[in-house]
Amino acid sequence: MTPPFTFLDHCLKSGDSLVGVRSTQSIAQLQVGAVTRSTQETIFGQALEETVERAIALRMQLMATNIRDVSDVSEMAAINAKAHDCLANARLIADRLVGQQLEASGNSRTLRRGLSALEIEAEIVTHGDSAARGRLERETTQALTLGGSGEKRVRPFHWSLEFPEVLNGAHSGFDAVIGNPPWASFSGRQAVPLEPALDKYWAEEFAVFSGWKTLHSLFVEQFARLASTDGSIGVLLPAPVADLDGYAPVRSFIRAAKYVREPLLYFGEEAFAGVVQPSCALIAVGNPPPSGKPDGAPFILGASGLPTTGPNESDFHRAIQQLNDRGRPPADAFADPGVHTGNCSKKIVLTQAGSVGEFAHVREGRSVFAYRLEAPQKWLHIDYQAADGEYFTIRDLSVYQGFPILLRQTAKRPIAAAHDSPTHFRNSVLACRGISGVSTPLVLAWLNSTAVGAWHMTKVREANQGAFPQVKVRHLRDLPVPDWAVLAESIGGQAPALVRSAGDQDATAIATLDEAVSHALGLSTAQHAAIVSGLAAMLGETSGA
DNA sequence: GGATGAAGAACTATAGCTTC
DNA sequence: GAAGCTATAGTTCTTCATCC
Repeated sequence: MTPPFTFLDHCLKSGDSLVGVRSTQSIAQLQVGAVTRSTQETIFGQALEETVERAIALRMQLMATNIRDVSDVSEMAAINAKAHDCLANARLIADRLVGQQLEASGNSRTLRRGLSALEIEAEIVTHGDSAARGRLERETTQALTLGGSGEKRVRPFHWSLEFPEVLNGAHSGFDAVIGNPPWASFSGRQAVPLEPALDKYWAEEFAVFSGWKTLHSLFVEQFARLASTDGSIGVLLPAPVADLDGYAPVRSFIRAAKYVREPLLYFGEEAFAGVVQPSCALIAVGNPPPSGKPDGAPFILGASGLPTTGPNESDFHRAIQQLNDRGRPPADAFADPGVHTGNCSKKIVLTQAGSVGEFAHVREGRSVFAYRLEAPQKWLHIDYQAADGEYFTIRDLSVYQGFPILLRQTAKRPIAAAHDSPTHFRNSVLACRGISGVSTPLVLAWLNSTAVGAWHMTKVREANQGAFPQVKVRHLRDLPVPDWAVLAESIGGQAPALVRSAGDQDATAIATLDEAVSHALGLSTAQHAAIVSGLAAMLGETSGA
């Protein structure tokens, strides 16, 4: 005979798990952040302490109950309801505390005033005044309704009241907290709207809400808070959490709270169907190491996702190591001066020149190919007058003409072409001022070289993701430079003709330029061959094609 | 041979933040 | 305040295969 289904109701809960009062002590003292109203034991505080103890006893009784038949399940449901109900007043007052905080929205004077009123109301409600309780419920509902719309009602989840037996006492906390939290950013292209009151609330309550503001960052901090001192956490996160600067507060927080197991498990871009963002697992256990202090340095990711390069793999890695030791280009060699269309893109970038106003050709990233620049396909309304609230940035033509080389921004590796017939370009194009004393064809050979491409794809994690791989200015400034004299000596005279042929997809010319750059970077013939096959593998191409 | 769908390749725009 | 830099649980376009 199949036994009755185990009673799990006391474990299953719902609510806004990132909004709530942190501890029963905070509720008893009406404490919000650093602001505390009740520093002495009040009737409300004493009553809360007693009801929490009663709830703990009931929930312990639940866990000790053996299920033999359906009547046991009914009895457990009654105990569970009793445990829940005895904390009803505490829950209401905790809800009101959160409401006060949302209403005050960072204004400490408003908050203090609200807490003074709540202190009185809490005492009256504790004495069993149903009218006062009704009044408090209405005020709370109103305070928790954001933006004046009933659809945006916050449902605080007070962990210490929902799991009193776990989160009260000297060694409180869960042994393990694991989860795949929702991933959402509150800024950037895929920004999810955020109510200003919640923005302020999370900024006050969470240390991690100071860098790149995301929902998943908040969960990392919440998981760490809910775990006991010896407890562990496991969180599925987007891989950029491991190394982007915006996530430094998250890394700093978790390193100070727990021992982070590195390398993090890396799952690449195919862990979830339909999700392009690469993912990883952050596992942190027990206490931080003795030297554990806030440190926002990148986490080490596990298998990088880079494919192996075959039998000449050691040549490949030695070559990359060698490129690490090369010099870097001048810091001002690269820039991102392109047209910022602001919020007027459809008005200032057109497929045809208009009949009224001044128009000029404008290039986009898609015009740039290795050694080849296509004629611009779009027109820029350069004397467009912005209306109220509109903005954009178009510089003087001379600024755009001052860059002899253009690079495609959306690409897995640097792709550069000479800026012939110079004109305006959008910020999907990056620009190079050239290198002092070096001819443009030699700089093009360097930027388009296999060695630079392989180095870039090895060093820049974003280069390996299918979702919006981008070459960034800081990446270009970090490229290893060849010995220009050696490069000039080997191909200097023929470079202009070779670059022209390379623009026509002449494989021999491309290979000649490529080998010369590797040589000038100090790579051996074997290392160059390894770089060629390695880059082909990383780009998913057939080696030697 | 045209319509439809699947798979793969190629690729942008803009808001927020930092620096000057 | 202007200029420069950076990030984005993706989107659009093209090609190829299959069906009718």
